[in-house]
Amino acid sequence: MKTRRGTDFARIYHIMLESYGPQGWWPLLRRAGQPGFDEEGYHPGIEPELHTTDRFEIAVGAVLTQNTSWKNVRKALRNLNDYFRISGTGLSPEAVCEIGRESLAELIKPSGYYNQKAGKLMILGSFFAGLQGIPEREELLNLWGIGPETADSILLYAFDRPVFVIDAYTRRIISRIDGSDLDASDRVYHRLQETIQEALPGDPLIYREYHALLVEHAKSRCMKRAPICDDCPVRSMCNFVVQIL
DNA sequence: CGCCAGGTGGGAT
DNA sequence: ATCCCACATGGC
Repeated sequence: MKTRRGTDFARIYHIMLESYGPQGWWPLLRRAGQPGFDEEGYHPGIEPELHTTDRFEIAVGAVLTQNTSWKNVRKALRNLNDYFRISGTGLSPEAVCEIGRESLAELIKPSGYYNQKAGKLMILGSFFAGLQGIPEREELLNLWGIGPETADSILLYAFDRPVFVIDAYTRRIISRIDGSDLDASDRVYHRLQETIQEALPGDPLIYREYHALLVEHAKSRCMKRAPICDDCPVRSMCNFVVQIL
């Protein structure tokens, strides 16, 4: 429940960066295969200049990945990009508004919750179609289907705002490291976000990398069915390791 | 097989 | 304020 003070978030970041290397988030499927981008759209080591279409693709991906694996989201994004490329418009807010909820649902089916998410994407498209400049966090939160994590992902990865994204992986890893029990409430979200933001410089590039590193650490090691604590880069700082010794 | 993934909103207590 | 549930596909 309570984050133990004293957990060294800056040190964890540096250790994970050293151990796993730059992650190249947020993946941009539309630019996959271009110089600096791998086949899945990751761009480790380079910070691409974002175009308007990239920002929208990131926002769409942020909605589609709600409680859903990126593997499934990638299929849905591929469908969207392919469909709108062939139709000539490319994936744009206007195109998403005009295609119709049914067709949209069909395209994003692999990402799950496709009826709900089709509705969310139409609202998102309508918002982006009228958007000028950078959205306020409150504006995003007022959209049906956008909660704190989705809003912060959009702000951080699409608009370079220095906000740290708290996701399920982050909560669970931090819970293990500092021996706390962080739930999914808005209050804990805010508290953990503030704590981490105070521990690190307000640099969007660092916040992006850190979040991506935590996800990598979770997927490859900490949140596997049987956690791999052998040779864990943060083993010496982790309360969970101590418990199972 | 069963479990769960880069959450959110709505409704009941 | 806090729980409980619906939403849904595909990978492991």
